[in-house]
Amino acid sequence: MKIVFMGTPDYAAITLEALLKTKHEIAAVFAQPDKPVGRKHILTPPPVKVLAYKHNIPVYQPNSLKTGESAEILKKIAPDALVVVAYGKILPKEILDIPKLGCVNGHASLLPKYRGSAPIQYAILCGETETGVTTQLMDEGIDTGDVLETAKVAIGENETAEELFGRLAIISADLMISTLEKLEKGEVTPKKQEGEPSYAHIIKKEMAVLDFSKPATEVHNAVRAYYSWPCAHFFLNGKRVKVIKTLLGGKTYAKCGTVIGNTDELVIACGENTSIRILELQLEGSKRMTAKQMLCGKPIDLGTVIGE
RNA sequence: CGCGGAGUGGAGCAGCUGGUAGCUCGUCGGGCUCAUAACCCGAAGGUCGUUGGUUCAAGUCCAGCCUCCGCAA
Repeated sequence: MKIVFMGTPDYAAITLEALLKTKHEIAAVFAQPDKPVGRKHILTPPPVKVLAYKHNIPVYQPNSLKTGESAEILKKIAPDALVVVAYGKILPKEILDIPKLGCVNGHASLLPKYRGSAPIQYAILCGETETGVTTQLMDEGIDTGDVLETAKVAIGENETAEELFGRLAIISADLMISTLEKLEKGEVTPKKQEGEPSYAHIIKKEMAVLDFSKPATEVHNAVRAYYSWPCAHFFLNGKRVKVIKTLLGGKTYAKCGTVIGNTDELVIACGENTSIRILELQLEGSKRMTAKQMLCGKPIDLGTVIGE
């Protein structure tokens, strides 16, 4: 069938790539406008656009879908379905109504949990041991549409958001293809979302500052959830120290934030008598390294309290 | 030309105001020990990113270039 794809980052590009291998016709692609990226502020096209270009698919990058222009374009194309994955823009009703079979969105959570823009990070942040992907028939709300199919995925104890992103992207792509096939044949019936909804609001950098007064589990979840962006961190002597990799440590009675291990690992006391083992980190201006390497060059005394 | 940090023995870092390099870890050898990843003694290993300049003399000052990284986006 004729499809218009909407998406922006790598996560979406994986679904697009999978779709390109099917018999469906990708008539057009919508992606966010190019953005200045990197130290030189070089205007960079999003991954979905790059992929579309490779396959000579027309790409549209409107700043807004609400001006009517995009609706005009879509009406001319007259797609059977719209596939939306991590696009980053809200589709107005005018557009939602265009495709015959509707607009199918791939969302990286088991809806209605973690509606919104950062479902993967929130699932980890909240210590979930299981999450998944959902295909839904979009309506005007944010991720409130009827569910078509779902796939569950277990979250590893030490898995980072980045790793989970990678896994879910593939699973999401497979699920989308399956859903489209069933939708085309009329083999799926949309179901209302069941359960208590929750929201995964956009992640902001300030959220990634570690709070060692919280239990180690929460600190560990934050480290995993915020990797690789914005990356959990704390400040030491006014310098930002990014925390890359941690493990839960043993029991301690030291005050929260106290350095209680400084040889092979940087061990810090957390709330409720727990501790966190920092295995890998990154200082401003240098590459990521193991805590051991860092401590060789920049020793931190036992008893130092982070955040003071 | 958005702001800033950095390139020094295998790794991570010192090296202030210029006179041929030091620390922690690692490696190798030896010792202690029932034993050890712990401790003690010793050893190896560096054209100090690159090019040019200033100087009697440069890791250390100046200029260009390459590479890496933080912020920002």
